[in-house]
Amino acid sequence: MLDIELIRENPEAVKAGLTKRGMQTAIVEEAAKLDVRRRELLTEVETLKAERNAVSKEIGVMKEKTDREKKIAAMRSVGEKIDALDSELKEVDEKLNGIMAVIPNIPFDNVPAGGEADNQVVKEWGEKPEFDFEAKPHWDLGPELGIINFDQGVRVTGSRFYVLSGAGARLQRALIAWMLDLHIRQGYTEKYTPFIVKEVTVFGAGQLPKFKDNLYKDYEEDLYLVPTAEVPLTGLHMDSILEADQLPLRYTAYSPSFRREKMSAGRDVRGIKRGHQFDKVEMYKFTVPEASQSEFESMVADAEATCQALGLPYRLLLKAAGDTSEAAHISYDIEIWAAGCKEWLEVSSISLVGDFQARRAAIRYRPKGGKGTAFVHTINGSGLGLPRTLIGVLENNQQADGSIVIPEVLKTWMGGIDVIRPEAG
RNA sequence: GGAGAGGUGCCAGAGUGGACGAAUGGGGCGGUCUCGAAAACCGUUGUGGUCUUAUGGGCCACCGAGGGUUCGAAUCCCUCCCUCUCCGCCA
Repeated sequence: MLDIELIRENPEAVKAGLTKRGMQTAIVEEAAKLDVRRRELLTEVETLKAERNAVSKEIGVMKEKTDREKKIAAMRSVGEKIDALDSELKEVDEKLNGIMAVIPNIPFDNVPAGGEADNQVVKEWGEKPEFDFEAKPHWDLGPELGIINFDQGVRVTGSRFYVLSGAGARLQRALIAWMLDLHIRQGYTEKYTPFIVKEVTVFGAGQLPKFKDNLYKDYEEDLYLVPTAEVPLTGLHMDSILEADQLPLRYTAYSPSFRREKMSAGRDVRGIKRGHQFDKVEMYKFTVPEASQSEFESMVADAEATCQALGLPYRLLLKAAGDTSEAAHISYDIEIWAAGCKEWLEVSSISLVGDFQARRAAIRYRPKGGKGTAFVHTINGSGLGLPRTLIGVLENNQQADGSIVIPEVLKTWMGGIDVIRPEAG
């Protein structure tokens, strides 16, 4: 959520941000109008309330009956006016909040304008593996090794579900454990959070209202399955005021992510690249505004280090405004090269959110030496999405006989397995 | 799931219709005292909104959440949420 004052004082900047994302700007005017109306109503209704408060106090100490009755009658009609204005105010408030909830964050100046096609590759790391045989995609490798079973996923649940088996399941678990340990060494505190959350929690992270159709919801309890650990992590400090010396808070969390993927029906249906349920290790930071840029950069480096340690060739993309998430000022994507399906796969998206989520979720802090409170800045990034990382590991480390060499860093968790062979499944 | 108790400021805890944004104690902050500290004493100490010729002030709102009654609600009524204790049941 943007600061309404920004719309009041610099609507052009807000419009420019929307334009950069390829959006219409009419809602800015609408918000500005509602804001003016809101304050008119406030002034009016608060004057009446002040009057009522003052007279009610008098009534409390009055002895004379007739006067007293007169004042009570007068206040009764003031009360009616207040009720009418209050309900109009409520309407205006709701409209304004509705609009404010869909105005995205303003992209930084260095974010390229445009959509997905305008994303800029800013860095490439590692060599794409060369094979002297035809590299197989994971949807062939997995079933052949007996470590990915698509049929069973469909049998149990439906399309876009799969089952990992034996060394495959273990490999994913190894990746999760290793990544968490890595992030702990990088200075993050591990969190285990609920995977089912309240609506306000989803709203706070900025996933609602926009992604309503992409979320799984328990209508009986009014709860949502998390689409990413970013949601519960943002929620950890909802409605609270942190002390400046507590910051920065750096968290890492493993969680499954549940997405209905209604918006990408028919896309990426093959393999495990895009499922309704996938695991992820997330990084998240709460910082003071002055530190958010450097904390953002170090998070990008932390995510890159994960790919590097696994020996996965990757490229770093600066996302264009239209492809940057609503909540973010700026985002980088990390895409790893998958040698079998021969494509770049997004395994991480790191976003500097500024105070956008903090304002929605009411996460504040007391600036040192300063007065009052201010909103914290938040930064989030995947410490890699699991299925796609798994794809990279499988496809890039395959050998002519169809076996997979386990990356060195994961061996501790693989119980002595250093090569996955068909019989290991 | 059943029965009961309760949710008030940073914490503890009072307040059952009017002078209560809220007693009292603790903590924090500032000060006096001191070579310094402790103790003691004095002062101060919430958040948000809005208005304002404004480094200050006015007003409004907030005592779990949302409604209602009333001239007036922390206080009365309704609904919901949460916590604790006991019983039952299932991981």
